[in-house]
Amino acid sequence: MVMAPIDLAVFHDNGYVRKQCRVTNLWFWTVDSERDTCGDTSEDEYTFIGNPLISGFSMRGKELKDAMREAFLGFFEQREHARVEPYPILARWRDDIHLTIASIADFQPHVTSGLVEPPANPLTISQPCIRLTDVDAVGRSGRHLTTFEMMAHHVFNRPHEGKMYYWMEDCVRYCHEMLTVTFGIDAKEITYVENPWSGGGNAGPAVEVIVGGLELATLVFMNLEEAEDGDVEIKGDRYKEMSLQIIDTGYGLERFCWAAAGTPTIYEAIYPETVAWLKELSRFGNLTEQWPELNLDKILGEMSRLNGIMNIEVGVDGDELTTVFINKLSERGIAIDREQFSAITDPLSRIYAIPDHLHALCNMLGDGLVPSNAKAGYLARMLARRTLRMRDELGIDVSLAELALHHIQVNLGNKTMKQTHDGIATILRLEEEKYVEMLRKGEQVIKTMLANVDKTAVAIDDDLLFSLNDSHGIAPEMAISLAHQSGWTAMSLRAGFTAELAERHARMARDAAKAVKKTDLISNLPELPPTNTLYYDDVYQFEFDASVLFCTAVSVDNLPEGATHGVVLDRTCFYPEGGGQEGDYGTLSTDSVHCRVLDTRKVGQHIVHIVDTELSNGDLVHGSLNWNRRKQLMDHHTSVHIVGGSARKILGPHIYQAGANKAEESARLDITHYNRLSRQDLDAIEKMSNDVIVQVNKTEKTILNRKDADRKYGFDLYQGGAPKGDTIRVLRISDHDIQACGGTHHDEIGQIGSIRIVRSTAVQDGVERLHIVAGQAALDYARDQDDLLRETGDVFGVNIHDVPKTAERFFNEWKEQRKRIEQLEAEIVRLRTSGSDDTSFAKDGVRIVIMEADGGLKNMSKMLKELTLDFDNPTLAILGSKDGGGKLMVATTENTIASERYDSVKILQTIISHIDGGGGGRPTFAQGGGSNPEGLEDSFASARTLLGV
RNA sequence: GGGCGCUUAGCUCAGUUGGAAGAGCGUCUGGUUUGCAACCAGAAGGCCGGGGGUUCAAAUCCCCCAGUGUCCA
Repeated sequence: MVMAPIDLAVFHDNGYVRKQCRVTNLWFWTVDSERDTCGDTSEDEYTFIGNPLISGFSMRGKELKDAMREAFLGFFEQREHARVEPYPILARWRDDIHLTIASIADFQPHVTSGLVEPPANPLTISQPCIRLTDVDAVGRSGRHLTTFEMMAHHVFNRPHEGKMYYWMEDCVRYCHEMLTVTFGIDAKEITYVENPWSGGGNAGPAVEVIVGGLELATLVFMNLEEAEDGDVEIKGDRYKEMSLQIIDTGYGLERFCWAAAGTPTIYEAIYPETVAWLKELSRFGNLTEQWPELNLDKILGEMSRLNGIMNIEVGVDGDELTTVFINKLSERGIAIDREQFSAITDPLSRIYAIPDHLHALCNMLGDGLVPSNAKAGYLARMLARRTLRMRDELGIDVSLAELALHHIQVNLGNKTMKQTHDGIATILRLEEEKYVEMLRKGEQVIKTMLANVDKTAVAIDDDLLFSLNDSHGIAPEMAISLAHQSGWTAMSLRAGFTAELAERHARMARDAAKAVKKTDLISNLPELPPTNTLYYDDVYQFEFDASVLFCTAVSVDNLPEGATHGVVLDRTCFYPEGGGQEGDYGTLSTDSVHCRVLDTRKVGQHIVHIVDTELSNGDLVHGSLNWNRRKQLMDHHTSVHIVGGSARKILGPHIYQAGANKAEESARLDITHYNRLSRQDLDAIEKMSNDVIVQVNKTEKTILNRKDADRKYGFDLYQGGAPKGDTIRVLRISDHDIQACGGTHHDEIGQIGSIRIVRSTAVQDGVERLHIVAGQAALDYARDQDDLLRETGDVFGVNIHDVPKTAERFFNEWKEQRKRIEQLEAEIVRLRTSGSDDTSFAKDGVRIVIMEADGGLKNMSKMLKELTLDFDNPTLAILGSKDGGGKLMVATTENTIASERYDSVKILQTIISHIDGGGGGRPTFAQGGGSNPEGLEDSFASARTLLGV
């Protein structure tokens, strides 16, 4: 079956009729009986450019956004929707996306699945979002943004439980009332297009709200979920009705602002100050002075209207688009050539894109993100580098930090951010330094790559361009421009190359997607009640009795040595590996069987003890924990929380846990930070952590409903990753650190004893790994260090305090002596080759030296230098050594009668057979080795015969 | 998480098919010069990131490790 028509009373009441679009074939509702297109097609121009459709909003920029947002939220508040504060732009509560891409993302996956109650119902929100998929179109299309606010009203209905708030009818009614009454939009300008929506495993009917040729909102009625046996088919996938019925709306705040402002592009409506400033800085106004015949205002106005019908999306061929654009302009009586067109649109698109990128960047950094070369941090770096590149292309001499601070002042003035403005500036200064360094290196790489390429070459090899982009961060256009600077002035970029590069990346991503599928530890687990977890009731309990519910042989990878079976009990105090804390070890015993627990892991709601002996269902077992290990793991886990809190207090609000591991010997904590940590930093963190141990007596452990946890503590709770259930365990160490954590922790912090931060390493750019030891492990670590130092002192025969000094002295002496030995060896060579004895012959003006030497090829080549580098004494030298199977070297003095007369390689190959070897080299210098050192004399003899001496 | 690159003198970097470790800047010495990011001559300065392997021979080829960069998810 296909989706039923959306036939609502609200349409009929307002005089709407249902028609089919002759361009897109989609069904739509309109009050205009003449209309035969749905409004969002390649034939519907924007009608609001210079002619605002929304009245009463004469302001621009931030003020306009604030007023528009307030009007929207106020409208729904008056209609029983609770206003919900926006969520962070970094989707820390999710492990599938880095950034908040839609208002509904706030409530995925657990509210939309029905597991967790929404914060309010129905609710209204204006959620800042970032989407980077269209980043290339930003600035060029007049409407694309990487960052925007999605205004929404959401409803989570549970019809089977009698909780039905409202559905399509009321939803559309609210929408229509708001558009026509609150915003005063003429109903003739509004069309409602039926276009089913699907994504992320869900689907449902949906209505696109088109106003003046621009899609202002989408109303999605999510009531289907993907199912093999579903009876609804959408875009090839089968769906069935779900128990939750969700209204997911999205109203583009910035688009409302644009429709109210009627400016040529959306950027002028929301970022007027920055656009004006950048135009001034880049002297955009002077641009067209060279073409006085062009009426810039007229052209830009006409282009804006055209933008509405131009398919400016990522991946569309730019050259082709330009051609279409120029033709359309010409149809409208505007004559402009290709050169003029790009001279205007290229800088303009950058001026438009920069404030958008700055907005996204400031929001990301403001939320505590640290730029990096991987993961979410890379997204910030990419935006920073795009901004810097566009700034450079515009010839603007203002630092990124200054641009950002200006942007914050104008557009984000009263926004509360986690990160300080100083912090943002510091991070961006570092980013700009790295960008400059990348460019400098890139220039070097290009010079080296093109060293053998003629200066008149017109193109760079595709392979080189790919490599420059992928390995060195130099985009193709930048590579060309750098090549120009370095003297290859004729270079240009082949048309379509950028598209090919993108296609190549897409292909690589597809290949990578066919990736690994993890095999479950146990796949045949029957229906069993969840394991009762004793370790939360009393973390110090280490003995318990339980009965075996299930036992099966296990044979996956990464099992501990000797593991044979997995055992599920009805209850246990064994903690399963999770949250970075390793699983517990210990024993399970019956009267007859005693088996070792080699590891503990979690499978769904069940805790699996990995053991070395089979147990039977129904066996009563006595479990006993390896308490020393558990105590050490707890020391480490609680310490990681303490250290994380210290790092945040000392280094700044951007410190976020990027990963952690707590083993028996040591623990690791990965934190986000924009710089390498010094030993002073580590010492300060270590000291504060130990102070906390002394000052804080008890930890506080609470179990909260997810909804309450979010509200009480915010999303910094989820440092350890996105939790899965609806209840959250919160570990609070005074006000030092508060986190959701399922691990086992001390009740009394003093149990830890002491914490040492051993060192820090870089996991990736922007992430530092702290290596931590605590409790007994800290003592063991100290003792190991002492031992190392003592052993080293014993080797030198000095007191340990003198070890560094002594080691330095020995190292220096070793270098000096090595130097001295080389000098002496050279001296020996000089002495041996200066006299005339039975090794040296003169033949027709050439000195011939045939001599046995010591050492290997390295040493012999030094002797050869002494022998053959004097042009006044043309020499043929043949050296041999019994070292390592026998070596032979032959050389002549270059550019003399010696080199003319004798070919070193031929001589070598003639005589080397006596030592059973081979070799080669150049005519003036040949070397080789063999496996029969005793044949060396025969080699020399054959050389003498060959040369006649 | 995946792909690709880099690591050579104090610094910035070359080093071609495996065959005698280089340049520029800086340092030092001498000369020249009344001052300069000046000029001339000379010198010192290298476990070619670490460890294994292939080879007569490895900075160079292969594997592992460490550090570092970059693109993509």
